[in-house]
Amino acid sequence: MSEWIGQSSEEHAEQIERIRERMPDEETLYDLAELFKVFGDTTRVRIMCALFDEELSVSDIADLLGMAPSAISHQLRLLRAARLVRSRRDGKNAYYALDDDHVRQIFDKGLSHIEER
Amino acid sequence: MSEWIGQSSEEHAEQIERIRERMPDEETLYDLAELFKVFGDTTRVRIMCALFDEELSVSDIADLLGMAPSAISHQLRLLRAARLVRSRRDGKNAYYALDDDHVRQIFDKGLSHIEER
DNA sequence: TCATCATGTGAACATTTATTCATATGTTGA
DNA sequence: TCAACATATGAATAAATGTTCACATGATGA
Repeated sequence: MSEWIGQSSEEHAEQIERIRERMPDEETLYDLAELFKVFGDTTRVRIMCALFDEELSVSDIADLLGMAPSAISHQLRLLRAARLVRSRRDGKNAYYALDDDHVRQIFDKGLSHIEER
Repeated sequence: MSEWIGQSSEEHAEQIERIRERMPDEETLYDLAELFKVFGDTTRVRIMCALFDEELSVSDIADLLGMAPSAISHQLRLLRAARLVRSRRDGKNAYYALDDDHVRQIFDKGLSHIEER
């Protein structure tokens, strides 16, 4: 049980208790981790980046990334489940686009971090 | 090769080429995915959340999360490698804190997304 | 110096996960 | 209806990853 300099054992226990109280509930933390897990894959990052400004079909994305359409489709399913992309069918093609602006915002913050220093 | 309504094959090829040109380089996309991978684990999310407002020792965090100090230490190493937390040694204890404000910003954007709807 | 406590680390194990392959579904034009 | 194409999906395989365990390292106070 570590203590701060000049902090009694009771004060420390109270500090820990305060932190415990202000932590979001487990479900929220789980959902948050699940969301970031979706961002944590190179293929999905590349897909989201391709969709940054315009909608694209599955085969467009597959060509762009040099990957099998099947692999892209699997990943798009995960992105859609996380509500990061939405899809629209037009004839034989399915067009995907970013679902809301959060993706772009999270991307920007992530870029700021890795570009720092 | 899918096409937009009213878009010729050449126009479509040019569109794809424009996207390819404005995509960040592979290294950046890889680093971005690696960064979000660190956010994509419940334990690490809980750790970052605990450190949101104040620094804590390894055993504080272990107590708070009800986990083995060893497990926490392993995860803190990943967080530090990603420059998301920094550490300070004080006697027997090692105190960890968020390294910069990006963590909080990315957290907030993630929360906005999952809380929507 | 030695015992004790806090933290760090390497190996092993179990679980998760991304891609591939084969195949199914759905759509168009003939 | 049938052939051709785009997309979706299930199973299998290989790779990545989180936790545990045992132990090492580092720091304190006696």
